[in-house]
Formats: sequence, structure tokens, C-alpha cells
Amino acid sequence: MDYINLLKNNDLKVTPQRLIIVKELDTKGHMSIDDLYIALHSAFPSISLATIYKNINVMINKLFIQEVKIPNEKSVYELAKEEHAHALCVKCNAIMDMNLDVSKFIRKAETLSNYSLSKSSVIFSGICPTCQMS
Amino acid sequence: MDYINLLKNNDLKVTPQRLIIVKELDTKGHMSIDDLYIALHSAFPSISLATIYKNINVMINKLFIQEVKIPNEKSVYELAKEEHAHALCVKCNAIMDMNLDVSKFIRKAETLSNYSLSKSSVIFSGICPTCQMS
DNA sequence: ATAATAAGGGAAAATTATTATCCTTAAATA
DNA sequence: TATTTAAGGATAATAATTTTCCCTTATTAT
Repeated sequence: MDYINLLKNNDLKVTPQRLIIVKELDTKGHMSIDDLYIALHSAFPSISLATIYKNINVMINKLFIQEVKIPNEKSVYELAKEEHAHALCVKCNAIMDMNLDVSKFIRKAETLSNYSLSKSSVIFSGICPTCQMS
Repeated sequence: MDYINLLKNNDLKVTPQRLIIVKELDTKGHMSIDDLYIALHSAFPSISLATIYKNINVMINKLFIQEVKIPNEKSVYELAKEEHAHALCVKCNAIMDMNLDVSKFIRKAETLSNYSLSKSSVIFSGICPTCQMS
């Protein structure tokens, strides 16, 4: 992925801090504010939490990252991508994306609710393969 | 619903404040901390926010109420019930419960993820019938 | 019903999370 | 390269949540 153009295309200045944020989100998949702070701190020992918050918010406003609210956990952030569902491990907090087609579900939900529904937030919780073995 | 026994069965003292909290949650369905504060304030003008928080937390620990984390909104709380999905109106914030059978979905998700999955958090967003008309 | 005990309520302090401000510095553009 | 514009960092301010303290009240066991 071209992190530089991702920022440029969204009219954001390309700074080393921002590059690391998007790279971390891209390679790790899901990170909390604290995760990002720790990750950036090794490259920029003087980084401020405010910088993390400011950048997360500006990127959310530019619509290329998204917040994922997780039951009983702190929110994590991910690069925007096709709508998908999440599997959460309640032991190790690993989060996995799943390309699950929710369109049937949405249509059923529309019938049940009479709402006109367009977006979904779907999180399943359980135990990941690794933790199942231990 | 027998609010008194709901509290007693969970080893909680039956107080007027708690009765109103569970009654509000039962009749309104979903309420935020602030909603509850406003609702209790009319009956108990001197009530403290701390009382709301303490009771919500103790009820969550007793497992008879649950937090619902909503994208772009503050969390709301509801009485625990059978697993269900939520429809959220992004205009007026109305939330509706839907008895949607997610078991097929969970099984598909287990196949895709190799996780062992047991719980789900499903929120669809759109426009409620009322707001569709205006 | 009464006394003893445990727990709740309220006020405010303490913590934690998030945002704003100000100044310095770095990035973009001509 | 000079100019402008916005970003980063430090810190203060604000907001949100949790905890502490003390007093009152409900519950339980006489």
C-alpha cells in the first residue's frame, strides 16, 4: 500500500508520524489509541498523545480510517475497507476481519424493523485458534 | 415485570432509585447514562451521577443489564435478554431490538475465522420509519 | 418491633480520557 | 529557496468516569 498517496489524496500533509500511524494500522489491522502511542513512541520518544488523538480524528473525518467499538474493550481503529465483520478473542483480544456477506441479514432486519438500513457493525466474540489450544 | 424481585434475585437491595433505573430501562428499552440521570433527576432532584454509575456498574456485574456500544454515539444500557440485533436511526437515535437469528451467521463466521464464537454484537444503522417521512 | 449490620446515597476528590491553545518546526508550493 | 500553511509537542483545560468518605437507611436476625 502506498501510504504517502493515501495521505496526499486526502489532503493531509505527509509527516513521519502519520506514515507510521497508517502503516501500523495497515500491518497490525486494529489498534487502540494506547497501542498507537506505544508503537509511535519507539520511533518518536517525544510524541504527544495529543498528536495521536488529533491524527486519528482527522483521518476519521477524511473517512479513511474507522473506529471499531468493542464490547468490554477500548475502541480500536482500522483502515477503511469494504464492509466486514469482526471476530474477537476474549482471551487475547486478537481481532480478525471476516468477509461475511451481511446483505441478506440487512434485508431481513429491514423487514423486521421497517428501518431503511445501510450500514452494519458486527462483532462476534469467542476464542481464537491459538487460545483454544492453551 | 417484577422489578423488585429482579433486584432481590440478584442480591441487590431494593431502593427507589434502583427501581426507577430498571423500570426506565425496561420501558424505554435503551438509555444512556445521561438519559438516566435526567430521568431520575425529576424524581430525585438531589441524585448524584455517581449513583447512576455505581448502579449501572453493579447491575452489569450481576449480568442483568448490558452495555450497547453504538458507532459514533454514547453507549446505552438495556436489560439483559435473549441475544438480539439492534437497528439504529442515525437521525433521531432511536434504537430498536430485533429478534434476528444469528446462529447461521455465527457458524459461517466460525468457519471463516477458525475462532470458536459464542456471542454477537450486531448493530445496523439507517433511518427509522418516522424519520423517513420527514 | 428493635438493634446491629451491611449497603446505598450524595458530595466531592481522584482518575482517566479527550480536546484546545500556543509556540515551534516541518512540509508544500510557487 | 522563500513563503505559507499546517503539524507536532507541551501543557492546560475540559469532559467523562470512578472512587472515597461520611452519613443515612434498609435489611436481617433476633
